[in-house]
Amino acid sequence: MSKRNLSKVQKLAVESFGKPVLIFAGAGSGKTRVLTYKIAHLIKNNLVSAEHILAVTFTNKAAKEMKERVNKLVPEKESILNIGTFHSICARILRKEIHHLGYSSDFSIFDVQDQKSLVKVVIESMDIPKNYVTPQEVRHKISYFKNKLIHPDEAKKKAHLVVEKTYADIYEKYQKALVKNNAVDFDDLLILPLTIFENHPNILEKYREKWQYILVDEYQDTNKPQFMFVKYLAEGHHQICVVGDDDQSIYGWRGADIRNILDFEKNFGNCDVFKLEKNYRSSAHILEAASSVVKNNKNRAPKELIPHNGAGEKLGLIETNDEMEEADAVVNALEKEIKLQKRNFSDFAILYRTNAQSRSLEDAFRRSGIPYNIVGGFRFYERKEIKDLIGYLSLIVNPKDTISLRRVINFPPRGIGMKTVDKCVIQASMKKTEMVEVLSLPEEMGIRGKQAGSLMTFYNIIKKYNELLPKLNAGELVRALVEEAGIVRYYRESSAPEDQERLANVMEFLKSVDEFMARTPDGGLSQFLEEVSLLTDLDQWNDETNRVTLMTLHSAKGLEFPVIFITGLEDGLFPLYSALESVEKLEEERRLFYVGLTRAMEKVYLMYANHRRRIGSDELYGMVSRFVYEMPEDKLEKISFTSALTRKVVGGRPGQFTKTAVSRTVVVFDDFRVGDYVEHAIFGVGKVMALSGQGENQRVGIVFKDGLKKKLVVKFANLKKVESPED
DNA sequence: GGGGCGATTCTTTTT
DNA sequence: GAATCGCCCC
Repeated sequence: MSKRNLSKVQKLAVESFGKPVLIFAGAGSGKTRVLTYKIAHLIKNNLVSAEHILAVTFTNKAAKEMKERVNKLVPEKESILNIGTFHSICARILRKEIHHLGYSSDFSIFDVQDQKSLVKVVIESMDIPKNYVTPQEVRHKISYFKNKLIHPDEAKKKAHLVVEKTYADIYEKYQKALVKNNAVDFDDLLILPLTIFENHPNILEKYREKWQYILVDEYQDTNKPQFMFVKYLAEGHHQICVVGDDDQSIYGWRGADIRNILDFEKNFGNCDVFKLEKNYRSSAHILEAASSVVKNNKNRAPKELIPHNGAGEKLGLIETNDEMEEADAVVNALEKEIKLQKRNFSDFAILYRTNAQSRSLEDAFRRSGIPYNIVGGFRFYERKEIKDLIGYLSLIVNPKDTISLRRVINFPPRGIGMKTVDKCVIQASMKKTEMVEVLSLPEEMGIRGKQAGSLMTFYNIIKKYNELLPKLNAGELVRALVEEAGIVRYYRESSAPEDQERLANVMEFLKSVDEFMARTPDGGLSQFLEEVSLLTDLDQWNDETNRVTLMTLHSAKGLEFPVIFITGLEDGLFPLYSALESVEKLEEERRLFYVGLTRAMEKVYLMYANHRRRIGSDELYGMVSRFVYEMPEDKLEKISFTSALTRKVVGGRPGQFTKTAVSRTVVVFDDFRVGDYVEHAIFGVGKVMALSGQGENQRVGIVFKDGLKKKLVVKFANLKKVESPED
């Protein structure tokens, strides 16, 4: 392994051994490089053997990248390395050990939707006044308790107000219901291993033996359960290395505690501390702007980012009237970058604070024909049709999962409504059996006729596939199931237009099962379900394709792009109103802005709109974000944008408005032919009459519609191709 | 008892 | 703009 491409301090961090290691790694300072080289260093020098190393990340994407990069340094070791997210590693532990807690290893993993459904069922069983609390807020509370490691008993003790008591009561019942359903929620994935470690020291010992060196990425984002997990494992040998940047802590609302990194030495004892302060990613102007913003935070470890690259361009600041114009301005600036700097679509990321903001941007991109990719928002695996399918599969694997049962018992519609389901619930609790079991005896509940038949049919399907589980592989089973349950037929016969898309998604899902089977030939259905429930949109995101990326600032963490647009820089949106109430929240917003800025390698565009419509009602923002004023003025360059919308009206008769035909952006210079119709921002639509020169120097002779003749350099003219001038 | 359709109510960020 | 809720009709 060559360490030549490491800086001095990077090298020291890589080689430090025998003490806990804390690495403060500023944005773009080569954090992943240090981590991967460190793993390679441990292996190559026989300090720790590969199978005894555990590396933990927050996202699957980060884990995947780390695996690939370690693999390049020590090729043959990839398969025995333990690199994964907190959630996936904990899930793996639970599959092996959860029987100690009274669950079976076929447990379901409940996502946010499932949690809400379960909370709802629990509330309904509890004699709580209607609408006193919503499942939504209760779910939130429960998650809050869990992130702080507050057990139901403790929550009950601490509760003073009546509402708080109600929350705590529901929490307690919810947790019992999870056990009954043989299900865990996302938070449990992290918490239950701790419980096992606490109750079974021999198991903890086993894992300490197994993982003798622990590396944690993005340590500033760990919450209490994650911290405890790491602490339990590292205690004893203290062979631990954490990397993080307190300035990039943006998950406080999820329980992340910045003190975990600031108090590392206190928790793990005498350690080596390294500060990676040299930034290899961004140009100096961007870094200075970012630094002067984050310096306004009080709660941070003092540090600098030292630019390695040149000054670069100033940050562009663009004001627009509303969100639609903002989207046009983004497209406009992006097209200019493509033409002048010869950039690819994949060089750009458009960032925003809330997912809802993607809509207007998406519209603008679609109109201008620029290929784009949206990360986040509604996820594939959260779509109704996919959740339904997963519901069937979960129920087949884990027949105790009543949330899935409720979800699919009447899908496709077979005439089983709430009343019938209620009867089954009552019957099951009276007979003290599982809910699935009572379905086969409808007459005992006084259910006859159509309903009775439907229950039997449903029961037989679940039973049959449950028995087929060991005999069929996941792919075969799912295919047979969608046919037999009538899912495919239901969508195929539906006349609703959205159902055709749903059918396509179901097919897509089948493909993903096949892919899984190809990857893990001996993988079972429950392993597939686990993988699926821990996948996120970012993991699907493919940076190979040449598309512009649209995503939230949160999703952008850990990524880099040559050009970054940060949109919606208005007080109330970014920072959000709700963040203005406390210093901590405002500082987190500021860090989020810092994260956004430091994603950029070469150019940043900052956008704000004077008006912005919110859902339905016309709520308006108006003030420029305070963060804009926290940057030195001499790093900013105001770029004026006048809406092209009003000028896009071409052709037709005077006084009459007609639309331009669908236009497409010119990407390559030699993209024009004689006879093409083009659109110019000022001169309007014209016809190409002559061509001269090549590549960057290409010129076009154009006759515009009112007879105006112009010879233009393509590079500067900002021309758009138009299919044909419509009347 | 079930299904369909209009009214109402939310939206921060995610494993 | 979507997702849930509640009402009303079959």
